[in-house]
This record gives sequence, structure tokens and C-alpha cells, in this order.
Amino acid sequence: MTTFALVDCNNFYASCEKLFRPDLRHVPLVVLSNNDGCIVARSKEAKALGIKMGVPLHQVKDQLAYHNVAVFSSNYALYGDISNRVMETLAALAPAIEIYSIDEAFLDLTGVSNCMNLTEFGFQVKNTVQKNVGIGVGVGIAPTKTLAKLANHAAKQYPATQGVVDLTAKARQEKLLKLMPLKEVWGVGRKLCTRLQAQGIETAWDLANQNPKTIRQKYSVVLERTVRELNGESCLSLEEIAPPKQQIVCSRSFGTRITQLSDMQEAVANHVARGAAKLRHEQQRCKHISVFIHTSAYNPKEPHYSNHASFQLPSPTNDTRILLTVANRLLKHIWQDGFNYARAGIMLSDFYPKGMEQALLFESPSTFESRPKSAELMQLIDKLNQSKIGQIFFARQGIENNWKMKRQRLSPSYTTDWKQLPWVR
DNA sequence: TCTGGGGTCCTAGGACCC
DNA sequence: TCTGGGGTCCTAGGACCC
Repeated sequence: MTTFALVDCNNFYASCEKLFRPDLRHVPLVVLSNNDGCIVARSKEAKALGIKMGVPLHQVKDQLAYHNVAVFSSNYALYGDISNRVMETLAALAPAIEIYSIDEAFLDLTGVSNCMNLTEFGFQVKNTVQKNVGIGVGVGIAPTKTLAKLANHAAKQYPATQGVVDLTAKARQEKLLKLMPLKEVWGVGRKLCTRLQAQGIETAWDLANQNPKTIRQKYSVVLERTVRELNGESCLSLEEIAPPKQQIVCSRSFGTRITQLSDMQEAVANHVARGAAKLRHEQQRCKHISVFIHTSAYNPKEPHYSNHASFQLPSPTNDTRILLTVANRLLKHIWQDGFNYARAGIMLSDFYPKGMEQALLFESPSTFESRPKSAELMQLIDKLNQSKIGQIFFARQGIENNWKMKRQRLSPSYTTDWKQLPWVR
């Protein structure tokens, strides 16, 4: 029988911020989304104050000030580095690991129970991560991923568990499923929850007792799998190797609204440069690019405009210069004067790994693929930009970037920049 | 005034083929 | 008057996840 563990970091972004600020150890703390827009992470103390996930900052500003809550912009350089440390620690402890998100990993524990008590193993994982990295985690253990998720949720919700729940015993599964509301089940979102509740399905246990075939007919094959997984039948396996990406999206809201085409051209060029660098990092080339722009979705008084345009390249590329040219043309196509734009982005898709592209039948040394030394140049750019020597960029990306996102409360990159190492006095 | 960003998978429906 | 049936591929949109 299969056994999985789900290890999930507690309040991950908030915990990362506290790691280098012992003075904030017991202080309520929140982390903001990009552009300092909404609350995306809360420390335990902040949760206790009733600060909700996802609320816009401006709605709770007074409340935060009143309770002296520490507020941070999101610092992905820091979180990414701490995440790597957690994952390395987990990889050393378990037979196999699937990194599921920045703060979560599934472990394959099949067979581990032959030599060790699973709850004990869970505490070993928890204590090792705490000791090596300083981040608290919860551990849920069960025969399927969906049950492991639920076990993990229980580990966090019930202090008596001390952060580890072993759900391999059938009787414990039943007990927990009956306690868990439907919305806590992995794969049941808001829409499904409403539909299922209309059928009288209220708890995880109710869902587990549905007929899988009927669920497939009325809903989808995805929900059928969920039902089976809740019953201990493993349908989702551990994916140790991340499948190659199928698309790359780069988009941002602006710190201040954009009204001029020239500013928008800069912003889009920056997204393209980031996207192309990601593409090269994945060792892929893309044949499809699209550009989108839109005004704020939240202001009903302002005129609303949203549009996108895309282009199929004659042959796959990861050359920033080509993508910049195409993106700029697409942007001009959809640009309309007279709006306050809130957001723009680009999407790259239709990927071809190196060496897989189809040669052109009527090869013409046109503007597209006649770039000598393209690979060498891109490699050089990436190398420079990854080094700490300095950044180079294309003129179209602009210098001032007045529209740049707000990050007014950014913490230092303690672990990824020599100049920002924390001092111990 | 002020509301994130980046992904995946599945399905339905249309276009097209023979 | 009465106009098939079966298949593939692609895309857009919806749902979900963190």
C-alpha cells in the first residue's frame, strides 16, 4: 500500500520574515502581495487578530496600525532561498520527494512503516527542518495525496497533534473525514462546494460516500479521483521530476496607472525580457507569444478596456530581440489612448526543446531567424544578469520605469546578497 | 487614492476530414 | 419532403491549486 506525507511550512512567508528578525518573534506580522496590494501571508499572531487572507491592504490599514502589526512587501528572493533549504532537508530524509509548491512537498513513505513508526518519522521531519532551517512545518501522513493533505490540515488545526498526524488507520480517516467541512478537501473549490452542498453534501465524509461513477457523470473525472482518494484508493502518484512547463506568463500591476503608450512599451518590454530569460532557463524556445493589457477591474466609474493579441512565429525562438519586436507590434495593435491602464503582461507558449524545431520549408533570411550568434549573446546576457556585477537590459525596457510596482516595505535579501547579510553584534 | 501572480487540467464546441 | 456518422484537432473558458 502506498503511503504519502505532505509537509507544509507554517505561515511560510511570514515565518521567513521572522527568521532574521528575532525582535519580531511574537509580534503579529503580515506579508503583502506584489505592488503591496493585498495580504498574502499572516503570522499566527496576525491570524489571531482576525486579519483575513487576501484582503486589500487599504481596507485593514487602520487595524494593522492599531495593533502594531509588522508589515512587509513580498521578498521572493528570500522566500525562494529558504524554500530551497527546506526542500534539501526533506530530500535528505525521505526516499523520494515531490516539490509541490514553494512551501509544500509530498514525500513517498511507502515501506517506511516497516522500519519505523510513521508518527515518529513525522516528528523527525518536523524537528530536523526546525533545527536546520528554523521554519516550522506540519506533517500529514496517509495512503493517498488527498488524505495526506487533509491530515496536514488537521495537524495545523489541532494543537494537540503537535503538528503531526498519521492517518494511515482506517478508523482515524473516518473520524477526521466526518469532522472536515467539504471546502477543506483538496480539489473542491468555491464553485464545486456550492454545487455539492446543494446536493446535501456537507463534509469530506459525505463526499467520500458518493458513487464515483455518478460523480464522474455529474461533475468530472477530477472529482471522481478525489472521491476515490478520500476512500484510500491512490489515484495521484508522486511526481519526482517536474514536467516541463507548457507556458510562461509574466504580468504585473503597475505602481501607478499607465496612460502613455511609451510607458506601456517599456513595461511590456520588461515582461518580455523576464519571460525570455525564464524560457532560456527552461532550455526551451517558443513559437507563440501574446500580449495583454487592461484597466482596473475594481473601479466601476472608470471606463473599462481589456484586450490581447497574439502571434505565431515562423520558427521557435528564445531570442529576446525577436520577442521584443513582435510584442511591441502586438501592443500597438491593441493599444487605445484615453484609458488608465492597471496591468499588462505577456504569455509565451507552444514550446520546442532545443533541437526539436521543424526547419522552415521556404527559409528566408528575414527579420526573424537570421540572427547570428543568437545563443551566445543570450547566454552572455543571462550570465551577466545572474552575476552580481550588474544588470544589462534592452533600451526598450527603459530606465526610469515610473510605473514600477510598489514595494515600500521590503526586507533585505539576507541570504542571497553579500551586501545584505544580517549583522550579529 | 489604494484590490497579486503564475500555473495546470478538463470540457464543450467548432472546424475540418473522409 | 426526406441530407450520415464517426473521428481528430484546436481553442476558449472554467475550475482548481499555491
